[in-house]
Amino acid sequence: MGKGKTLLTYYKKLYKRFGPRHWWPGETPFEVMVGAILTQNTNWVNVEKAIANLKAYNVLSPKRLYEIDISILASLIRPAGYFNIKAKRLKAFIKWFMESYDGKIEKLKTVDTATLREQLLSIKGVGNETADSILLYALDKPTFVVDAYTYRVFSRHRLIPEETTYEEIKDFFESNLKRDLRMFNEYHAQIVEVGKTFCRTKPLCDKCPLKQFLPK
DNA sequence: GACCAGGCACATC
DNA sequence: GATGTGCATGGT
Repeated sequence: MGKGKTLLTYYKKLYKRFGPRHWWPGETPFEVMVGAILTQNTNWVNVEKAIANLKAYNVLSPKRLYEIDISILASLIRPAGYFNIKAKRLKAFIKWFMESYDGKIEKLKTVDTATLREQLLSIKGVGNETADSILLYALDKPTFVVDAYTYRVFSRHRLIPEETTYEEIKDFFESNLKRDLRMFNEYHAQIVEVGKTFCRTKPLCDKCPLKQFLPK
């Protein structure tokens, strides 16, 4: 079976098992971008608490976050963990967003994906996964998001080598699948779901929907 | 109490 | 280039 067909088979299997995941869980594109930074190496439940604080203090907007004192910001996002470093990262992101794009999503969307990705990566605190999450889930750019689960699931299935890089995994998906926004969005969410449920550090493969594809 | 979570930057060799 | 480390809360 070709790799493209294999990846599509996996996708269909996951979708059938888990159904649509409705990602990203954010009310607005801006909230999605903020969430992408807050969720770095952090459970989403904790991120929700931090976002709730930002809403409660009415500061979840580009302008308010641009103006807010960084120590106050840190205290509001405390539940998300790493709150000092994340406050700094959020500030760096917001500074770029405000000073280059007036804090306007529409302006961001007019820029081509590759250029935008480079700009995002140049911000201290925005790495590969955060950049791609923002591109895909906030800006509707068809780019494949790779994360720890993607690596864990697909290396366990021997579809990617154990020694690999973010870019190589991303390219594996993008060059073997049709560049489809809706599917890229859903596929990553499905991978997270199967990873969380069946492919943690201790593999729980016996009930995994992808069990039949596991190499012997 | 240990372990983990939808990373990232930076120090050191 | 590769390996190690700090960052931190809250759920299981």
